Amino acid sequence: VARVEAGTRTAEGIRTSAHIRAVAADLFYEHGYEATSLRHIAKAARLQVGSLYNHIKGKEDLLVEIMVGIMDDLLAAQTQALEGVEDVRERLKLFIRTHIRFHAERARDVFIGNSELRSLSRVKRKKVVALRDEYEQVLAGLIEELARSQDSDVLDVKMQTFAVLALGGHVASWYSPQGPMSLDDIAEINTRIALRQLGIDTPVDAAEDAARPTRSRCGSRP
Amino acid sequence: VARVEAGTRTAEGIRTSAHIRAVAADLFYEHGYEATSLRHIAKAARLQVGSLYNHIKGKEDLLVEIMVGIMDDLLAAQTQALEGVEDVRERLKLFIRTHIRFHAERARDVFIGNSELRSLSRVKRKKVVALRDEYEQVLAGLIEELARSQDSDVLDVKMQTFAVLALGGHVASWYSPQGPMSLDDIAEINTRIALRQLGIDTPVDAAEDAARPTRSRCGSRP
Amino acid sequence: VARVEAGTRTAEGIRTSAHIRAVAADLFYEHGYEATSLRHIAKAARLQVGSLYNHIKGKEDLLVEIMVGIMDDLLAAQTQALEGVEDVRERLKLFIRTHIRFHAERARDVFIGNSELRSLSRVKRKKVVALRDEYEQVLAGLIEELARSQDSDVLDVKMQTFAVLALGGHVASWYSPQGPMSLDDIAEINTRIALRQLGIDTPVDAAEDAARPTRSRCGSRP
Amino acid sequence: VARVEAGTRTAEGIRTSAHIRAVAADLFYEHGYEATSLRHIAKAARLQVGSLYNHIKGKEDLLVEIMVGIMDDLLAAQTQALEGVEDVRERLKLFIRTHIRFHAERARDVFIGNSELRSLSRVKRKKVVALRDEYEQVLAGLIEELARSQDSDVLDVKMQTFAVLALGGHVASWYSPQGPMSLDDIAEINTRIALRQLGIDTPVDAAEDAARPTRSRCGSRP
DNA sequence: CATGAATGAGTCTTCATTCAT
DNA sequence: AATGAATGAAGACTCATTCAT
Repeated sequence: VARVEAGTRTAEGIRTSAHIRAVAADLFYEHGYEATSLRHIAKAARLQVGSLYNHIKGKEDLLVEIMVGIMDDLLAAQTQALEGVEDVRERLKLFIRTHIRFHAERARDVFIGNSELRSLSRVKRKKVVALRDEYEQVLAGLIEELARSQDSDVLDVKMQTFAVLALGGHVASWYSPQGPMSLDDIAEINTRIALRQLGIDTPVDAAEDAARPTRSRCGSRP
Repeated sequence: VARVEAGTRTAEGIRTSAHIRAVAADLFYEHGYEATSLRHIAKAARLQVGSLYNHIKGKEDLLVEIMVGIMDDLLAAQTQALEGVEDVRERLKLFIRTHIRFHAERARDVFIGNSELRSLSRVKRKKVVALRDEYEQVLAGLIEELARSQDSDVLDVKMQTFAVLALGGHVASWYSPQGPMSLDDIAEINTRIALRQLGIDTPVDAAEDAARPTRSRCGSRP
Repeated sequence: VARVEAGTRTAEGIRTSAHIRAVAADLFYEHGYEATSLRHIAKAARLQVGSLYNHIKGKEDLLVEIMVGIMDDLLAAQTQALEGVEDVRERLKLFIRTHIRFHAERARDVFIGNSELRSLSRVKRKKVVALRDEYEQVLAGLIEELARSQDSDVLDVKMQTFAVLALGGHVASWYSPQGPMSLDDIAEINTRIALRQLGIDTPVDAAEDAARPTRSRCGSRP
Repeated sequence: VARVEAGTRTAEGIRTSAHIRAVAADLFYEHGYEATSLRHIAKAARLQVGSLYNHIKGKEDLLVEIMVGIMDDLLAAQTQALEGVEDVRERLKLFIRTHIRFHAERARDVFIGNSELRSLSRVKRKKVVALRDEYEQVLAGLIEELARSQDSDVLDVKMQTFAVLALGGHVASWYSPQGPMSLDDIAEINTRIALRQLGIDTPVDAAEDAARPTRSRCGSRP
């Protein structure tokens, strides 16, 4: 029989590891990293505290893994969304829409990523921040390209890059699948809000009709 | 008989209390509420840990006082800013500008107010949230009024109220007095960004020239 | 004007000191010496903690004063009760009756005296114990005298001395002025119980009729 | 699925738990519950303070466990002692003798049980008091039965029940195995003292001769 | 892998006492 | 006398981590 090296290799083990990360993300989201103890996590994972250490290197490690996972997924989503599209305005629209959708769908993880950076030690924080910068550069590049194009009305590349990115976190902060507005509609409205900031006011596709109410239909804030 | 609660009465004592709150806000901002121990606070305030309790009821109390203080100041600033102005569009512009300026100038406190709500117990959180709702209602009222006015182009009252509010927190997240752009310019640009979202695109006053660069001059994110 | 020495001399001051002792005794009785903080005492006395030190030397001092006060009063009560009586059996009856009555009437103080001896430091404990021994010797002397008299039926002087003394603490532990049985009746019954132990079974005086029920009428235990 | 609470399962662990309880009982007896810190207990148990929490839920829990343990044992001892005996007077004698012996042999625990009830919170106190009431009812039932029987001379059921129970605590307060009188003799004398109170004066069994000295041979009070 | 147990540093809070005002 | 403030030690309890079984 092949000797199983230290670490998580068996199917069961991988499942347990993923379960721990999922449970930890829930708790980090709800109470914050500092306020969440390994005891909480262990109890939620139906394990003893000591057993956690068969799957993680430590508490901080858990946080890093969650954060890196988010950024990997987000970058992959954008790469896939923009694939094959050339026009800047179209690329921007797609990027923003993907950005909004991702932030709504993975609100929990996104929130952790935004709020718990400071809980990481210098070294580990750098690692995560690098991924975020990489993502930011993609958007900044698009806006810069837009600014250089004809008929554009960009005010400030960096500041507006920030503003668009912030919109994602903002939507994440109140979106709920149980809310009265569909994810599609939310994505469209907010994409349009973002594009407006950038001086682009294209009526957006099919969602047009649904996206014009004056009274709000978005979920209530928690 | 004047029933005097144990507390702070001497001039010296009042100064110490304020000092403790200031020092605590610094630490809460930098490391977060949970990660900040009373030891840290006491050391920063050049006091013994036990001495803190001559001025505060407990750690949570400190956080509440800071949060309530922010909202009190913010509400007061808006009341003063809008005083005597009647036109909706003008009121909106003033509100947003004040909102942005306040969030930039008191970034530290604003950040605490946004990120540490969850660290409060139910009862105390309610108290603070009530103040925030009150503030939100003022803006929502203005946007609603705008929506009802002629030539307006409001997409969704609630969602756009959120979006404007979020812009404040966003500016607060990167603004630095040492940054290359003046607070005035930042306020003007972002006010314009916010108004654009609402369908109002008035060239803004005197800051016009300064506010048109394409390359960013805002401070780098921390 | 005569210069007032350090310590409590003024009428107001003496009243405050007595008030503090009374309030402290209440709290020591209810929660125990260790569980009672000077903060509790100060609040109950409507004073600030620091102000207590104008009247007491410290927390332990408060306890000693209460304890010594009890023993002084108890010894004085017995001296007065036995004054002029010669017959041993009569003296015993009077002593026991006084013992019981005192323990019922001053149950609170008696309880403190019995239960908080261990809270005193060696030196102060000795001081209080000496007073208690003195009291015990009076009773032991009476029982010894009884043992030497004709027709007596004493089993063991020391042990029965203890037993009689214990009866006092015991009555103190449940007596309540609001209880259904009068203090007179309680004193008579328990005096008779005590005398019986010593082999003396004299029908006791006037209270005779009241003292013969089979169903209890004593107060319920707390 | 067997839901296993965190707790003690290994043989080693059970021994440690018992050791902690024993050590705690010693300290509670000597210094009182409030005056005994977990530091003391941990040091006496040769453990770190934190390690205690692998075996107890908290300090109060320790006290409750000790108290419940005593009452369980006492009730069991009486059940066994009275088993198969029918005559009231005989049952009373056995009950009282068992009561006295138990209180002498387990003086330490009994003292804790009597003096630290007030240190418990409402809920936990109720739990313990219920056990004590159950025990008291057994004795009260016997005395009541005695009162209804012929040639009996009971003065007051409730009061005399108390008096007998108090005798146990009293013996516990001075008994020492190193004292000059054997436990058997002490039990016999005090059983007789108690029975006398109830109007029963049977010369008691074999211990008769040993039990008739006039000068005390019991241990000195601490 | 899972677990119970141990560790030692850490948490917030309360304590009795002192002292300038 | 009274008070607000400071102090330093101690209180019970929780923490992340380690390790033998």
